[in-house]
Amino acid sequence: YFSLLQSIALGKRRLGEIVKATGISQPVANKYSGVLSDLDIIEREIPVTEEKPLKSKKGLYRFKDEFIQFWFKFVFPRRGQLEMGQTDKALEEIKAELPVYLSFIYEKIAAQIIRQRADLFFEFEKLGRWWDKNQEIDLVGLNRKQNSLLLGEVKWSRNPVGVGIFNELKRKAQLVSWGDSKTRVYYVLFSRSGFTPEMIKLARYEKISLYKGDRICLEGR
DNA sequence: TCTAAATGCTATGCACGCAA
DNA sequence: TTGCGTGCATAGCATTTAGA
Repeated sequence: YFSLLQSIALGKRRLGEIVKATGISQPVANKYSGVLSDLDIIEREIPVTEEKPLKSKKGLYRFKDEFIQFWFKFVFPRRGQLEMGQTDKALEEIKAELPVYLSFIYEKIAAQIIRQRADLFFEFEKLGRWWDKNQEIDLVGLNRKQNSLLLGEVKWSRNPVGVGIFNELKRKAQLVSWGDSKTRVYYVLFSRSGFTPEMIKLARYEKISLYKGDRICLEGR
């Protein structure tokens, strides 16, 4: 169980990758991941557009419990270091890796914010992420009855988000085979460091919702 | 020493994607 | 459309481990 959790913490999220990294057999890895899911320690994430989530081959395992994730990602690999009292060195290393870790946490927070403020968009049947082999979209919400789709990008960067990120999101949106020509599409951008003036101007024109940190700075309606 | 739980293996089946 | 490879889930059984 430890090696499985550690491999997920190191970014091995597909069952096949976990099997390769840990050396445990695939049925065992599957069984363990089921147990850990039942315990609410990890969860299997599926692209929101998947019609049959239980049968999906695109599932990715991730930690559900952030505290355990932090421990396996940062503390467990440095047990020796910490036991020898090299806490400053360990802290420096952890600080260096923290931005990548926080970007995942920020994605989760962004999803929570969107869920809480569904009144600004539509009632979500599903809200999560979407990905295929090479592309991913951080936030995807949908409602079949209302024929509505929400697409969002979440950026934990020191630089303000510019028009390029939005254009890239629009390009990836073409790859999400969901809805039809009448589908109402909502765009949302989350940024730690705000947005460029060009992006704010475009957001006003195209009715894109913008969030700086956890606060809305432009309502896209 | 016995028993139950945990762990690990093989075999098998299903669904999906892709190429012919 | 079909066949094949890949990824995943499950069943069933054997072995190991821990506790009484």
